[in-house]
Amino acid sequence: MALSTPTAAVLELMTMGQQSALHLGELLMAASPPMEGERGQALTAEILRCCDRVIAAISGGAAGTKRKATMEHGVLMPSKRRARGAELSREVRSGTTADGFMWRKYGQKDINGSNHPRFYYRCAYSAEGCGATRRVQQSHEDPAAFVIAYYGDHTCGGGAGDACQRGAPPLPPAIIDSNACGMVGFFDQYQNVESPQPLLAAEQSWRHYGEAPGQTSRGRWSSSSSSSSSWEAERGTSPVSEFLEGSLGVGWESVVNYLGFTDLP
DNA sequence: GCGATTTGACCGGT
DNA sequence: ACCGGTCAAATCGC
Repeated sequence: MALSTPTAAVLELMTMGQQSALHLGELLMAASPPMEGERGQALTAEILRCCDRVIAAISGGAAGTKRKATMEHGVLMPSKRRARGAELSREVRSGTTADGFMWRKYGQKDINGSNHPRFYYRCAYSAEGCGATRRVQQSHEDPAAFVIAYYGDHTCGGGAGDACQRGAPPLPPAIIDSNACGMVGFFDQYQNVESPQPLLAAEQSWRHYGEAPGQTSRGRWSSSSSSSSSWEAERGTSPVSEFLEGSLGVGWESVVNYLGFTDLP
């Protein structure tokens, strides 16, 4: 495999990484008991997502947008409204809403047939043109889990690093233990948490979702006891680094340095 | 005062 | 017409 440029090399390796992660996920599902298999799937999803982000950062990859055009200031602009079910780039089931990116909440709705409201976030750097959004909803089966759907890619990185993640390096996957209360051990491993209390940072990041909300008029929920900020960013060591080093022989640092993510720990 | 969040209203796809 | 997604004014917290 002759790769002419570092960019091509990283893209090629990331693509290989995605394929390997998919394969790994299949193997885990086949070889593990159901619960372990689910953890494996979540980990696989996280690896794929990280690979996607690296690829997007390298290729400057704005996701294809197929929003309806509208007039704005006399200029034809694509509609900000997303067609239902369109552009979903990834759906992740996680024990925390924090994923290392910085998001700003812009809406909340209760959804037909669901006991839990759905929250809408866009990248905190949307003003700089980043079109990434996500939709967060508590899992119906397991209220301790969040189903997070990502739309679009983060394009706010520019050349000098991923602005979405400034001060907020990738968070490891939060894996839900199916018996309701939460995190399982290897999450702590990534958090360097030795104490028995689980994942304070993650809990704090959930806080603004509030207590059990009461429904109000048309599609609304009463306000939660929100914290002053919805910036959702936490620190951690991504399993991707282990994946890169273990499976691909590529050091996370080298990828990070190449991409200019100089402020990662 | 400023920036973030909340939430009623609106838009547009199905 | 219904419903999910987004907008934007009001509100809140620092």
